[in-house]
Amino acid sequence: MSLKPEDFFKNVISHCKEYGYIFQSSEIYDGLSAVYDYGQNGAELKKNIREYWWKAMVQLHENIVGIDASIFMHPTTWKASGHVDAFNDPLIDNKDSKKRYRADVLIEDHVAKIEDKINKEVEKAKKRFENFDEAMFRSTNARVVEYQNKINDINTRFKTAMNASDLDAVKQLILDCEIVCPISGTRNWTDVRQFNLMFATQLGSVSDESSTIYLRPETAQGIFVNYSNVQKTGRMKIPFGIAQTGKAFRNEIVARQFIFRMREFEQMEMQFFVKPGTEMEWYEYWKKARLNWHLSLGLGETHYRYHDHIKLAHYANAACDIEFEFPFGFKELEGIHSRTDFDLKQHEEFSGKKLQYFDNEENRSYVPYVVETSVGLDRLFLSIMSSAYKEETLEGGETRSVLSLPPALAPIKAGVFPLIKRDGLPELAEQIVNALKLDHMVIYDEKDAVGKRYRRQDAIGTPYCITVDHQSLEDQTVTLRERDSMQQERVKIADLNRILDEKVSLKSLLKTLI
RNA sequence: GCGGAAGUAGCUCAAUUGGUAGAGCUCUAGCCUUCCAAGCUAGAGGUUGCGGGUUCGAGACCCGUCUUCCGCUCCA
Repeated sequence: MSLKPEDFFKNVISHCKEYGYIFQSSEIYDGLSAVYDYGQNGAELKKNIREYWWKAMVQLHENIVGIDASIFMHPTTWKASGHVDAFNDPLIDNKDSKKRYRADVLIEDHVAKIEDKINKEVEKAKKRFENFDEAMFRSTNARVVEYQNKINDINTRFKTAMNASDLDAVKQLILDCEIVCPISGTRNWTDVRQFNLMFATQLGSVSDESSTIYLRPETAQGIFVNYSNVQKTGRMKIPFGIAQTGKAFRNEIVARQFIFRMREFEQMEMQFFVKPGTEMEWYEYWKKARLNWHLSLGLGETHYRYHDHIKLAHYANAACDIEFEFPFGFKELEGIHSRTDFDLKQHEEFSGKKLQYFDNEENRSYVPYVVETSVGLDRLFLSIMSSAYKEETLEGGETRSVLSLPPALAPIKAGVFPLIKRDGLPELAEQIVNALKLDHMVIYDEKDAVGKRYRRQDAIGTPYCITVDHQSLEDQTVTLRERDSMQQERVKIADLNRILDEKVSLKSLLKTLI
């Protein structure tokens, strides 16, 4: 394939639209930025991916159960989780350089510069005096004390302003500090604006402060708030997991790269509750288990890599991503985080309810630690789509576009064709469709030459085509044509259901995990 | 959100630089056809992204707006 990566990616996007996988949302109204709809084939593929994940998690693990929590949650949830604070970035633009900055980062950088000055004073003094008492110097040197007071003052003002959501005060602070834009060097700033990454809406008909609720920015909290319910009613014993798939919403500043970063997206998450102190074992276990799951799709081992986080989020004591090589480079596909007891402890504090586990072996209660696996369903969809899509050049110079989807995930498992549209062949083909459709997604097609019908199925990733010819009427056999190799074999009609079961059912994929 | 580029049929693209919006593929109906995008006939599909303006006349020029792509910025 001699295409440049960005051209290849464009072709993937076009293919998704042309064959009913993904449409832009509200396209007839010019679309909505970074929101997409799944079409007739996309919905099937997405559903199959979700089902494979769910079965691999819930059905294959006795100690993992699934739930389906609401998108709306009590507003305090997001205070406890840290999202109200962490997701509220105050932003400011420099009118000359047209660059945008986070106001808090500008102020932090400014504070860091003053700290540098202090450190320089300390270094100088160190060289000058023997028996240097650093603590004493820091608390008595006039210049250092002045700097330190300045820092304290800035930090206090910033904290007060942020707690009061007083954005004008934040701007005033930036002006008072005489902070300049690193690019333009000017102090020509816009007002500070809050950019909340959570979507807010009103619950009930009266809109006041207390009725503001958010669309969840992650699904994990739905699991944490139900921890006790599930643990008790499900008689779950640690270690155990709670799995969930569902939509989450983030008002991204820039959302791009097709369905890679959308404002509305679907997560598939599993929170695994473990005894404190054992979390690193389980973290390593799930790192391996999740990579294995991805590898089972057969997209190629070299497309995946781990990326361990060095800078950890406020809630984690270990974190890594499983990255996938998209047409635009290696990007996060799944996150595996050791979230400690941060979330449950926060919810204990904010709700006043105990979220603990009584360990019979140890005869004590504790707040469990959590190891999270969180994968983006849409990203998974894109990873599968972009590695399945191929433009092949066949012998004779003609090209065919084919989606080499993992057979078990393909929207349509088999196309059933009469070789020609008469002599009773359509009737027999219809009978075959009716016999197969209880177990498998199959379609019937009699339009155009059979070769063309094969190519149509190739383009949407149908792994098998079944063709009824005149011989079929005599000996009840048909040809079975495989998508990737284009090889055909003659099989008995009576064996079709079993063959499809072996080759295209989710069971065939799940078997590889055990 | 900033800067740059683009937007014409489902797809890929034309339209003499301001003068009748067209082709191929796809799609639909029919004919023909014994296994890899064959052929024939007929048909459908468009307020040229949207809204203004200039002009006798705008797909083309100007302004605004929406969307997409590229680069910044952002991505707990």
